Amino acid sequence: MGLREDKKAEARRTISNVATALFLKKGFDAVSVADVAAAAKVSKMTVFNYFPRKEDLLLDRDEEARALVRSAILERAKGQSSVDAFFELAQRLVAEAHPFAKWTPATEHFFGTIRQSPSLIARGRELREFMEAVLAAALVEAASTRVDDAAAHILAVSMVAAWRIAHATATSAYGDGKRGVALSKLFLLALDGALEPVRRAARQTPYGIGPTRRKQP
Amino acid sequence: MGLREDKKAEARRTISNVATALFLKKGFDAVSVADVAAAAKVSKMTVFNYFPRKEDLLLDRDEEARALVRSAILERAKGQSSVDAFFELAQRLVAEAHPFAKWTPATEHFFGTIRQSPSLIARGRELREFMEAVLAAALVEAASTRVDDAAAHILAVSMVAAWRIAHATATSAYGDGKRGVALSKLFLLALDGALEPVRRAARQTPYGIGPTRRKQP
DNA sequence: TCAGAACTTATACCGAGTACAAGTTTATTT
DNA sequence: AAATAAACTTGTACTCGGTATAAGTTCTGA
Repeated sequence: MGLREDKKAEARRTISNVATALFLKKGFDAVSVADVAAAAKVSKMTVFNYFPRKEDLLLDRDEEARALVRSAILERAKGQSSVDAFFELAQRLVAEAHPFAKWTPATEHFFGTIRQSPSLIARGRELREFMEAVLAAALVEAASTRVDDAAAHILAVSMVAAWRIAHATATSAYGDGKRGVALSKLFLLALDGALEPVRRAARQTPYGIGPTRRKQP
Repeated sequence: MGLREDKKAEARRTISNVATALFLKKGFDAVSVADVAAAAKVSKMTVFNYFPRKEDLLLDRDEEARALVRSAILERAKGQSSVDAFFELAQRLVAEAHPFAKWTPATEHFFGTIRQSPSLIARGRELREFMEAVLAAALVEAASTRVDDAAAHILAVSMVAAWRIAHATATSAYGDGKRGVALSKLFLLALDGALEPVRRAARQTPYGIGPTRRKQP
């Protein structure tokens, strides 16, 4: 790694940080890319050079999300169903207090900022679709027997939807004042419930392996 | 209906027609709203007055799609499961050669135009999400017993995904030269297959009623 | 016929994103 | 170390979607 790559990495980081701070303070749509560029002491074109779309300045952890899901499916224990592996990932993220499964003023403000902006919501939809594709591919890849892409896709879509529902449930409870462990428990409970039809759907497919006994959250 | 409303209706129609023709001829992104306005002999602002977003000029049948799905679920025969009602709708649209379930040069060109444009694709995602919400609401509404919004949402998402997969399958086969009845059959077969896990998921919920024997396509 | 509502229009503007050419910095070669 | 090439940044100017505003124009209803 030469000097050039060092500088690039740092430039990228500071642009992202400056942008995030601005967005969280003033709202995504109230801050222009020119504002970000000025605050980062860089030209507007440089911003677009690092982040092709404005939305990428805020939503920069999507790769991580896909990687987590992908490896959860691919590296699950033998005999464990894909749905259970998915649920186990949720348990792990909760245990680690990972921002993807955590409810604090900071995360709330972050997701709240997203919900305020139509373009961020649109980008969220796009990333969700991407996630579904990655998950479906992982399901197929993890299944030794070669089959039924359609079923894999249906399962992927369902699991992602289940996560979303559970996350929304917890977020809403947070809004009602619920805090701490109660929230995590609620999230996992909601996820477990939302995954129940998915478990049924997975039966008789190569993705729901063995006894799909659900774990207690 | 006075003269004013007549004129409005006509203006709307001609703008839509002119726009659609232009988009199909030159591609969505190669035609600006100003172009459309000029071709329709109307000011740019008037175009936006009738169609808040440029994408609405082309995708103007989404309400119809939601209405079809909604009434298919709500007005299904007693004892029929929601999934079967959904499938029956597909059969009906195929039988009627409805553009939503039809493969001809015209429809291919239409969907092809959409696939070429990122903004139309994005709008498509948005409409899909809207459809999922309407379908989920219909499922809940049609179920006499009051329960589990999460399951309804999972089912809705799955059904929409199944349709999408089946439609893509048929579209791809069309690209490979397959035509006519063979295509319709393939579509229904693919849909039936993709709905199989959904049927399993629907069991034990209020949405999969009675013996969910699947119909032969 | 006339007053007010409804609709259209021109103009001016904003912000995201692109094209292009020129400048600046780092890497590579001799 | 000097010279050349490659990579990155920048300013400028532009396109396009979309909004604001205020001034016109057309229909409606008394």
